[in-house]
Amino acid sequence: MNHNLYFTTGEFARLCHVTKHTLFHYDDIGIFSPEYVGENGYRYYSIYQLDVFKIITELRALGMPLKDIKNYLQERSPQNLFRLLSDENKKLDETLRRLRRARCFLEEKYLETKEAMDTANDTVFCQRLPASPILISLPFNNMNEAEYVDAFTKLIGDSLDVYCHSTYCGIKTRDMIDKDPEDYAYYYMKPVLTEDSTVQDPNLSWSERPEGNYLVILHKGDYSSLNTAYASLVHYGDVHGLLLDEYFYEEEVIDHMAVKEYSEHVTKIMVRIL
Amino acid sequence: MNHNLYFTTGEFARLCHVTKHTLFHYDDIGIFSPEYVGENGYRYYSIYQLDVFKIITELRALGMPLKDIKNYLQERSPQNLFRLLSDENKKLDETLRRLRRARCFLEEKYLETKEAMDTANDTVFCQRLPASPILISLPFNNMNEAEYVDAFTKLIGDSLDVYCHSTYCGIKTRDMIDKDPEDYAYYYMKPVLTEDSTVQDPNLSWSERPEGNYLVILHKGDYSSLNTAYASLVHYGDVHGLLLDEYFYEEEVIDHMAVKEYSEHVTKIMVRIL
DNA sequence: TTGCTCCTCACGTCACGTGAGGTGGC
DNA sequence: TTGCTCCTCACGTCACGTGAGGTGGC
Repeated sequence: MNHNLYFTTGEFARLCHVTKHTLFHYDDIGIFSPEYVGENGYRYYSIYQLDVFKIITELRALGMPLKDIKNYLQERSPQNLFRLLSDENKKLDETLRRLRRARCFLEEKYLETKEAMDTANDTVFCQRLPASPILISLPFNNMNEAEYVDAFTKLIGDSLDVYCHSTYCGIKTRDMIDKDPEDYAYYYMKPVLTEDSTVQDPNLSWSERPEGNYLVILHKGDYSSLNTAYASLVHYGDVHGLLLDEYFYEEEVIDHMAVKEYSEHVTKIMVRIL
Repeated sequence: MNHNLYFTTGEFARLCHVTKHTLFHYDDIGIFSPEYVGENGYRYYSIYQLDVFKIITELRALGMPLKDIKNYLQERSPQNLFRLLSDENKKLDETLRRLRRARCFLEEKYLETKEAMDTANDTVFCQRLPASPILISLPFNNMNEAEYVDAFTKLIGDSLDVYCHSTYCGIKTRDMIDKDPEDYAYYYMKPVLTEDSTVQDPNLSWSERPEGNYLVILHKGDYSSLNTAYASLVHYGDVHGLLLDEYFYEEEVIDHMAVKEYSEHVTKIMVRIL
């Protein structure tokens, strides 16, 4: 045995930037064992084992379980390598897509929260908004509570197939505002938009908050206090002689993600100027 | 209690696309508990708890540990949300960079293996190669074995700071080929090249395999049989009156990642035509 | 001898998964 | 009563991490 070409567990671990216990563990499960074991039980790893260890590290970095790596190494062949590369590539694509959406979520959440923090509450202003696809529930008109719950849970179910923001948003029509402050025409959810925004699943109920100039108000408080904000919007429109769209869009911008109490929630209400 | 607005563990779990045990577990560790617990111990989750559960799911998808999520939810505020978003964004950038490199690794490995499978062994051919950055070891001339091992381990150490392919490559000069078939001028490693290839760390030993037309041979067999392949390359150059570069680059293209035995390895040897 | 390394249990961690065995509501 | 759901242990899994306690080599 040429001592220069062999490393103890500690030396080999340091070389590979892992702990000794990783090597013990790999030895235990039989995925990677030392080339030579001394009579005193000391493990000796050969310098030529480094490339195999590096392969394990690479496959781990791809997220492969050790058991799968072990199986692959036992059955390795160029054909199996092709299959492995192709399988991992597919998984990687999916992971990358998921993480890109996560980044868009973070970005949009940041902008939304920042606007809510930097803008005066309960003050009407005008804002140009781009068109925005939305997932909508069934219309709530003439529903009993069981049907309402079904419509709501269906929207939740749908939203799990798309990457959506965590808040539930609502649409009211103008006549609902006066009649019943708790009444909504629809609930909707906002999908997280990515650069590579894929085709919308046609089995889901898609709609759109149209592009345009909107009257906007940010209101701080729980649900029961929203009617004053709606009233402000309507009043502002009347005073300035603006023709407003039928639909009022309501979105929570400071929600349970940022605060615990409903009383601290900030809701953004938007209505398009026609 | 309005039964319509409450869900049992199973119902709520189905709504959220998780198992009941996830909800039990979240209740155990106190991160997410039912709004109401019956006298018989039955858990009842409110429809209004869905958004909080969705937030937990979102943070989990970002890779946050449950303990951190729990802490955040207890201390949540718009300020803390800003910090969380910015921290997670940084982590996400790093993860995305790592995964993009992983994809390039898969891609290059595929092309390399495919070429080795589709090309006749031990037949000299000409190939245009692009310039390729490489990480090189110290030169091996006049080193004793301990120094050689040090140079080798230093290259391994360096290669862990860069995302490299798993195989070790070697450079021989022309006169080494005749003198000692086991002798190399350097070892080197190939970094995985990405679109957003970052600046090379100047503390590492970088070199380049230059762009140009190369004489290439793919040889199947272990180290000891490589000399015949080198001889073929030299002979081909002589016969065709080609002026060859001083350095011969040797890379394993079918290595321990695809086969177990050294005898099945395929090595690509390249020498530039001047 | 000192200080460092090596070893083998053995239990902990993380986020659940997987039954086992018993109860409750329609 | 049947079939489905609910519950609570309790142990398993995955890839190690973390000591505890003892040995070995320079």
